[in-house]
Amino acid sequence: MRLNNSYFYTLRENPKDEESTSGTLLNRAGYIRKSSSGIYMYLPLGYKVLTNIEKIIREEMDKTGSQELLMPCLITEDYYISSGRRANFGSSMFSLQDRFNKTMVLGPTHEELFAVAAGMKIRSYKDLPFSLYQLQTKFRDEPRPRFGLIRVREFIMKDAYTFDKDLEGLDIQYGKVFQAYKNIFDRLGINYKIVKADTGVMGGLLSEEFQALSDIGEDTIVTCDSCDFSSNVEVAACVKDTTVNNDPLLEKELVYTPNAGTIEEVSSYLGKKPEDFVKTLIYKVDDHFVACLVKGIHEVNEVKLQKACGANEVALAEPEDVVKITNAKVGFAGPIGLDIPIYMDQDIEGMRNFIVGANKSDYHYKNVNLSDFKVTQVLDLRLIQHGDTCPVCGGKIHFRKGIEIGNTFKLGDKYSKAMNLYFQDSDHQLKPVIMGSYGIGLGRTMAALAEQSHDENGLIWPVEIAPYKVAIVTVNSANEDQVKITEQLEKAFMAAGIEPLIDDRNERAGVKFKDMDLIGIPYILTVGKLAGERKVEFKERKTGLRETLTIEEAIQKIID
RNA sequence: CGGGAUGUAGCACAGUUUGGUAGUGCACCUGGUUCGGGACCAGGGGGUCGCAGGUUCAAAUCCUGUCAUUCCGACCA
Repeated sequence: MRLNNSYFYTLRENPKDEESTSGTLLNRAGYIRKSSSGIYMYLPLGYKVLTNIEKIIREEMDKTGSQELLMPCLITEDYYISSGRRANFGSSMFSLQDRFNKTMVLGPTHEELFAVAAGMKIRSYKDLPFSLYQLQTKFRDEPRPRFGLIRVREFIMKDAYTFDKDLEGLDIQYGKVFQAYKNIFDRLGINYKIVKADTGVMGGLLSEEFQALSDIGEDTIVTCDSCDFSSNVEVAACVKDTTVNNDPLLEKELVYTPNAGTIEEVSSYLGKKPEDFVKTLIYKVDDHFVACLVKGIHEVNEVKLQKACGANEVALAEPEDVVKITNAKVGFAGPIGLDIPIYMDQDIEGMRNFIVGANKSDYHYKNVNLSDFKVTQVLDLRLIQHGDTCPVCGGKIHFRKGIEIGNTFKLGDKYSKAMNLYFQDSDHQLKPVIMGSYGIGLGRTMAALAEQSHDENGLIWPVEIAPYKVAIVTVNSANEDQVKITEQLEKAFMAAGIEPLIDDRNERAGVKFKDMDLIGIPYILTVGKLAGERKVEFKERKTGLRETLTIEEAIQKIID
């Protein structure tokens, strides 16, 4: 590939509408351009990287025995209505009418269609197991696209689906894909963690996420400093605080706390510490209200609450609702005399003589004890915190930020039942097919790599996915020796199956060096003033290491 | 969806407060000098100032609306 007379350009300044490092660098280096909010063009270099990532994914998926196919993007809404997910996706699904006024959607994910396709083949247990995958564009009308390729509205996903007759079969296929994912991300050179996660809208039995570690990650993942425990913060179990409090039980007492609605305000007003408080939060779960009690220093984990209630949707109640339920301003809710279900975090069980809101504006109760109110359920309800005890080994919990680049789900029979995907088992019974679903976001993966691998001069790609493994900078395209050696190098690399990027533009040397650094080609050969001696300069982008080599040495070094 | 910001040449921006000939840097074109880490000099081309109304003798500038982009929050397989 020669740059002279090619579609190649870089930007000298950062684009104003990109915030993240990866978004900025990928734009400046000419890999991608925004076409509209959350929608990107992949320019030639970007498309090369994307293709290289795809190649690795295909190789690893094919090894699991999965078969590639291609589904449409444009799908009739009916499938999502059948599965019950039309409502779940809501306005994040792009929707349009065809000429007969039938509603079509742009697929946000493809469980439904794959279930339909599977159903065309599956009759008996003898038709199972099998596995399918595709690389296809997905559409999600995100409320707030951001961070370049990381949260977008149109993106390419590798999605795979497995079909089995029972959970044992699912475990086997799940294990294969899981291993393939590890191979893929290892080969890509990404620094990642695998964490347990909430199944969310997907539903099912188990969800695990592949999280690329990055400060701009939108997910919080928890890890342990002494074992290999890792989890998405939303599902991390908390260890019950077993500290024994032997203070004598006191009688509850109403105290006047004017305008002190927050824990900080009340604690400074009463001269108490936040850990002496129990917070009462009113939540709306589906169509009714519940109260959640957690210690003053803790936060409610909404996923845990959702599971405890068996609810679809959980959100903090609106202030008007809180006023109606507690008969008090927001900030003075408490469990005493409240007649909605009360869910209490397990850590509160060890507390004595604590402080709660009085359900009366400007008042709290102090010296409250468990016997003063009734709870519906005591459970692990809080969000794990930095420094907490590891639920596995008792070590200390640390927080990190991650970009979700892959996700695996054991779906079970959720979609098969909804989409009427049954098979006849050897015992003559009709049973739902057991499904698994697995995704990798390609653009995200590319962006995560860019986030993890760059320096002040630009991108630094791992060899296997760089758009070109080697760049040849011909310093002066008018110099015969240099031109001759460039051609010789090109021929040698092509013969070895390595297409070099040749910068033969009529630019000053500095411009070419800067550009090659910016676009992150792993190895750069400079054909310049030593061309007469048949020598070139070799440079490794990652380390900055340079050495002068003969042409033969240079070729050998790159090919190896 | 709530709150804020921005929209002026291909890119990044100034000009808007206080209405009066459309500016700067980079990029681009011509000529010259230079030529291994984003060169220099001289000359030049390129803009319905996001869009639509309104006020005014006169609008990039003031008013109204609208669209787009973006940040914080809510939401998010």
